[in-house]
Amino acid sequence: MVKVVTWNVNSINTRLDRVKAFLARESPDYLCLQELKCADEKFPLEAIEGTGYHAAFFGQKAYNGVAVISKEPVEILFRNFGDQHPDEASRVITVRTKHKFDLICVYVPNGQSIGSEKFLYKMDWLKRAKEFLNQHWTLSDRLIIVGDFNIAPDDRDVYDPLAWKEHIHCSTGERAALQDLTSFGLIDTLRMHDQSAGVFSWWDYRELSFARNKGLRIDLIYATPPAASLCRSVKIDRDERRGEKPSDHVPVIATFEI
DNA sequence: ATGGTCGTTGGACGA
Repeated sequence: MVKVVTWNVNSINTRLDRVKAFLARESPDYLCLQELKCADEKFPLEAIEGTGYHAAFFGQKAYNGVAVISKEPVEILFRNFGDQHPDEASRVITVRTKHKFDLICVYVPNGQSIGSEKFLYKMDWLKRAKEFLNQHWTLSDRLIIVGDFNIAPDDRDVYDPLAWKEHIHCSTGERAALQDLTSFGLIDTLRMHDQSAGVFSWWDYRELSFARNKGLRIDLIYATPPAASLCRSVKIDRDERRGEKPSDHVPVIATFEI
């Protein structure tokens, strides 16, 4: 069984002890991280390798940054979309695994508010992501794409859909863009196992959101049909939000019978 | 309704 995890850690260095504890506790095969918030030279590579894991990472100073931490070494296929686009934000790392599937770790732009300049950037970025997928894979490939999508796929993924109606992360335009991206042939693996509302992966640090379960499900694990058919479980590690200095996101853990 | 909390920074900005 192969265990694949996505977790927006909101600073790898601030969260290092939690990451190490998670590796020891869950023993994931692939731990995909977002919002490293550090330049590559400040990535805690020795600490990760000290646990017996390998790390492929693509960071930048202060913001963004993605990584794949793995038991077996991986081959980096692409950073961002592998093109020469003058986008300095480090948001995607794609790796080829020894388990014969490709794995994409994404940190989709937040978008700030509907219609803002950052929102337009988010929408354009999602369009480029679709082109990236179509350029390199087909739905018959074994492909897993995970990350912080900054979009709640539908109203079940929102604690108060009326309050969030047409707000950032939930708007019709963003959901259509996500639908367009996943129409490539990607399956939301959590929904293969659980149709319930109120299953969240992120809660605002403010307003006692976690205690009130005022959250969103924006951290997602998608798979093409050949990979999704091997998915046996998906769970959200809510306990990771407890204790001192948690991230505002918790890990989403999927197992595949590979 | 408003503001509130983090992390990276070294005053705001991003989320």
